[in-house]
Amino acid sequence: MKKIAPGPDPDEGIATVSDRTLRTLLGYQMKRTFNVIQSDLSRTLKPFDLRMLTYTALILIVDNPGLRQSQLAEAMDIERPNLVVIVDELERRDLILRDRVESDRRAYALKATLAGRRLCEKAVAAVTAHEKLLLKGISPDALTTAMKVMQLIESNRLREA
Amino acid sequence: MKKIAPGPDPDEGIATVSDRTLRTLLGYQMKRTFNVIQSDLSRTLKPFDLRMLTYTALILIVDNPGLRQSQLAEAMDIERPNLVVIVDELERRDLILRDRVESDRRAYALKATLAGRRLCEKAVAAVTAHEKLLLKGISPDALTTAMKVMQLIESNRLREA
DNA sequence: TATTGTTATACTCTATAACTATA
DNA sequence: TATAGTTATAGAGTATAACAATA
Repeated sequence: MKKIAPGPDPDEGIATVSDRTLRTLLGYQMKRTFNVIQSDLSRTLKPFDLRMLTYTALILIVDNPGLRQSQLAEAMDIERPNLVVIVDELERRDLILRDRVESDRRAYALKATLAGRRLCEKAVAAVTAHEKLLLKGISPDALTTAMKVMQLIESNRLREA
Repeated sequence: MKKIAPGPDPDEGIATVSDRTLRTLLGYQMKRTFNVIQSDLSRTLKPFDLRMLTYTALILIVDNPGLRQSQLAEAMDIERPNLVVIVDELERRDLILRDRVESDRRAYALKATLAGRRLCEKAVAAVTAHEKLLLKGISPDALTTAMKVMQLIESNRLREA
């Protein structure tokens, strides 16, 4: 139980987050934890001039050559218009290319350049090392369970009302 | 393994998110899951004219009468300036009050009004019902483990570099 | 008609510095 | 001098409508 508020007498009573609050605020702990991961990631990626979104996009393009923008947007769970600036930035820095698809000239096949693959490897190594610290004291089993829980929540996503 | 990209021949090969990607992208699954919870929450709270932040603030004030703004900001893991508009909105709608603290006239003691407590109960009921759907198929043990993992990650937060 | 990528735009959330009034 | 709350502001992330080119 987390103590967050002093009672009427600052030196005495301490109010707490109620059990009710903890039970109902599924998003509460999740957001706090995500903030920790996000801010750690931002700091780790700063030397590479990457943010969480550009880092994620770069990894997915490196690992899935030929990916189209609409597929990448879906994989990253963001809207297509918001992906454009991310791909723009990676392309401007010559980390990826937009190749026209011959069979469908509306689409682009995204591919990482050699520079993109190299930066990706370095960034992944740095992030992996950092995450080891964040995951200290957590058993592999517990982590696996947590990942499964998150995947289940995602698969329970409600179809648009 | 998640299929996200068609190979050279759309009808044939399917690329996948590599094991490497899944291992290194701790934030990847977390963000997707958080998006699901967040967007479900937004939809659920719309009838009450609440957002995740105003909802969280309201619950914490209802459950911790006398809370000060700086404590609330810390509990919500947001900066003080960003809390001001949230508290403003709740106060404008007469869901909470800013009571001056006699012993420290710089601070406010936040308290929910009757209307605030009533709206809170209704919103919590709606959210709880929705979350039951999101958590379908997840055992209580697994959920507990997932929550513990998140708390451990949070406690491993690195001090500012 | 429908889809891919794009532009424009608006809204929310976040982060920082500087101010005021109290301590 | 330090702290609680505030203002102003800038930067990210997100969501929607509408467009051109192509299917």
